[in-house]
Amino acid sequence: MESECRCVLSTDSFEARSPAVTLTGMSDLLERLRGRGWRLTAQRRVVAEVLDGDHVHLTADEVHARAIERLPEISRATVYNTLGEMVSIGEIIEVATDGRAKRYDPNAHRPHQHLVCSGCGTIRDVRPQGDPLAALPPAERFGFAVTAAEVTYRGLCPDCS
Amino acid sequence: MESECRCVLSTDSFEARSPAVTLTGMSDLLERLRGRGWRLTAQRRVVAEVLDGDHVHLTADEVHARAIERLPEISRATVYNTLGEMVSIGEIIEVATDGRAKRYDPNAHRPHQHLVCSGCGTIRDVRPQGDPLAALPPAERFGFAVTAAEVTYRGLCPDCS
DNA sequence: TCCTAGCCTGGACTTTGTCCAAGTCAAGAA
DNA sequence: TTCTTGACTTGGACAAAGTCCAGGCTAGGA
Ligand SMILES: [Mn+2]
Ligand SMILES: [Mn+2]
Ligand SMILES: [Zn+2]
Ligand SMILES: [Zn+2]
Repeated sequence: MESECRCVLSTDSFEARSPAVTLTGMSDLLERLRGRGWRLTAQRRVVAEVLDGDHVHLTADEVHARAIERLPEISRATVYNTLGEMVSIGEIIEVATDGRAKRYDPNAHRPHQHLVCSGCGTIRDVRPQGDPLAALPPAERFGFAVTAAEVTYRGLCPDCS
Repeated sequence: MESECRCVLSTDSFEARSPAVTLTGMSDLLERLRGRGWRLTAQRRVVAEVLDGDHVHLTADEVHARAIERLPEISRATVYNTLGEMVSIGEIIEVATDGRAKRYDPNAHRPHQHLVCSGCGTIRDVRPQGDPLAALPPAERFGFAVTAAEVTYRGLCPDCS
């Protein structure tokens, strides 16, 4: 269920030497976090790097475990703080597909839903057709001002079938 | 954070008074639990009674608090055990609309989705039109055998607007 | 009525998350 | 470059939600 990120990501090579450099494997999430007035600490950088990618939905403790491999002294509290801040500025989203730990998703800029394997828990980002809100008729809205719909699709992935 | 639901919501004229008997105030959930080979204890009866009704979505601790009013010595462990058993036989369902405690819903026999107030947390049962699964095209299924879709609609209830 | 498998209980324990006082440091100012 | 300072980080205490267990209790059949 877990896949190992083997990117080398040597911070040694002096980051923003020039705008033209654009190093390989540079974190997209980290890029988005620049220029927001954020104090860039080693801890925040590592959390952003660990959480980068597609179909990534890690728990706080998974983020912490991976962060420790790069920065052994990073604390659990800092991971929670950093994730919470990134959520509040809208650069990552929280996903709660089960009753367990919340998961954190760097794919915050393209609205999407989730497809979860009932066997192994793998989560994929999916984009259903149409507006999910349209399926809820006014008579079923109980006077609410409905503004969003979250959909969790469930089934078995190819490996678990 | 929790607010009391003051909506009147007369369920009165809805549910077919058809099958003749329909006893007074007898718990419908409790009725369903009879004849399943269940040992009927005072604790289980109280949990079933507390959890009965429409648009009911209580946490385990809320169930425990209400059960204690009728049976002061009932333990938290028994409430968890009983809820877990009722879930496993399909007489109630678990609902996880936020990252907090799971909620328990006696409306297990009519498939439905949930409409949650972002202000006060009130949860209503709703029935969207059409099959939510139909909105997910094959190209977005990643080879999964998709069997279910859970939808959480969010917005502000009349009281919170 | 008696027996006993299954149920109930209090408390220990785990997981997930929050909060705090004290120490540390990134980044602008000089 | 060095200084300053408010923001960030840390370890640990604490809290909420849920699980597990040994021992006592009891519903319901014999
Ligand atoms: Mn996602
Ligand atoms: Mn419901
Ligand atoms: Zn799977
Ligand atoms: Zn409300």
